[in-house]
Amino acid sequence: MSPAIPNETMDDNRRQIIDAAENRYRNYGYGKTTMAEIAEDVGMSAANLYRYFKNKHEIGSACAQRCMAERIDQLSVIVRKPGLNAHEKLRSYVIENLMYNYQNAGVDQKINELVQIIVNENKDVVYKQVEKEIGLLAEILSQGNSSKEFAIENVLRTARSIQSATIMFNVPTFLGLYPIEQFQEMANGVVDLILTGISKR
Amino acid sequence: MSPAIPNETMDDNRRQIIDAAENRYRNYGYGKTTMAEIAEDVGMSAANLYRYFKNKHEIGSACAQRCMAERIDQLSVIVRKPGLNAHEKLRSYVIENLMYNYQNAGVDQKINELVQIIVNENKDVVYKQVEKEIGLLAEILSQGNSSKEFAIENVLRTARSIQSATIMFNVPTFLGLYPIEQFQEMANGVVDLILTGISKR
DNA sequence: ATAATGAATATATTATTGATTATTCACTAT
DNA sequence: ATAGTGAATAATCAATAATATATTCATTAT
Repeated sequence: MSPAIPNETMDDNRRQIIDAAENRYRNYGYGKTTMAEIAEDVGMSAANLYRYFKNKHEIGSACAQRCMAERIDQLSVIVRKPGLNAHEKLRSYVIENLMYNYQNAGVDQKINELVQIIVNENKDVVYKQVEKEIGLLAEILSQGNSSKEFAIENVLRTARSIQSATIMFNVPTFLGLYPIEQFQEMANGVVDLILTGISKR
Repeated sequence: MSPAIPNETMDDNRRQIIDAAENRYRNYGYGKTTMAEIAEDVGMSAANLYRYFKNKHEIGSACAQRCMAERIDQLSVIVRKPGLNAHEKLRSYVIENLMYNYQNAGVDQKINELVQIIVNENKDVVYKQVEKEIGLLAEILSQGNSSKEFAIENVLRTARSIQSATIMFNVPTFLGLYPIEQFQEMANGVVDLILTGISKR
């Protein structure tokens, strides 16, 4: 039987493969990257890649998931940045997200293509990412409750709603529709709305 | 020279053509519908269609725009429905929109394909539709201001923000991601958020 | 003039083929 | 046993040929 816990070499090789793949994807895109090329970059035969990944798609998937995880890390920096109150953090979070996606949509579109492809065949990847984003939003909301800025009863439900309400600034699909300035205005408008609501007080 | 105001026959023929086209689109999709088929359905030659529309794309565009206009009409029924207060109207508006799009995304996907195609080459169609939706939302907000339910300073800006915040329930792209019940929950959550906000009062 | 057409041409779609690439497998080295 | 390979096969992609469709135009009918 195979070992319950894969050994270090296994993990290291997998990482190397993802590194090589990501580098290729960035330069030539997912579709134009061959197994043989990845194998050569990492110094093994194409056949041997299959000892580490089930197929080409799994390499792309691993790469996409790692990129998405890195993005969560970037966002969590905002969430934990000292000297910002919860209002500011929420705005920062949404705007930063927008800027990141706008950048990526233009400059670094090759990785976007990858994420798009992976996501289309594997919804679970989206679900996981969304859950993590909701987790970060929930952190901000909890902080706001602690500091008495907010008075939120159901933090998780509210975090989910905010995630839904800001989806437009989170998804590359829309980002071609308007110039960035307009998106910033829209994002700020939505944040204002979330913070204050519309009912008379 | 051609008459400044096209005569009745012109308009009637155009309408008939759009009718025939829509029927074909619904059954076979935009791509599989030929000019010859539309022409036959309406009892004329393919060549003659060009007296009424510049090209195939223009027929599709006219059809898509008519469908979108019909949808605005449906939504405006809610906005003007008596016996609902502004809170209820806003919720109704968002949920109705969601249900309509969910239906369409599944059942009647052929027309969606059409809208998608048209929209891809002509962003103006989207802009116009969005402006109309914002107009309806602004109506609801104004009613809420009159009835003292809301206290909104900038109605138009707020309407724009609500439009952005509810885009997820408005765009077929997302609607495959979750079952309808979950979307309803999400939509209600977002409406709650918009109505009450999160800042302590 | 205006409405309409059939036939001619330009454009786009689909089917076919050949070439490339992914994946498997029998086998070798450690 | 585990890591690896080259060669065989299966799946996919890209180029081309064949077909179908969109569009134009010269001409006819009203």
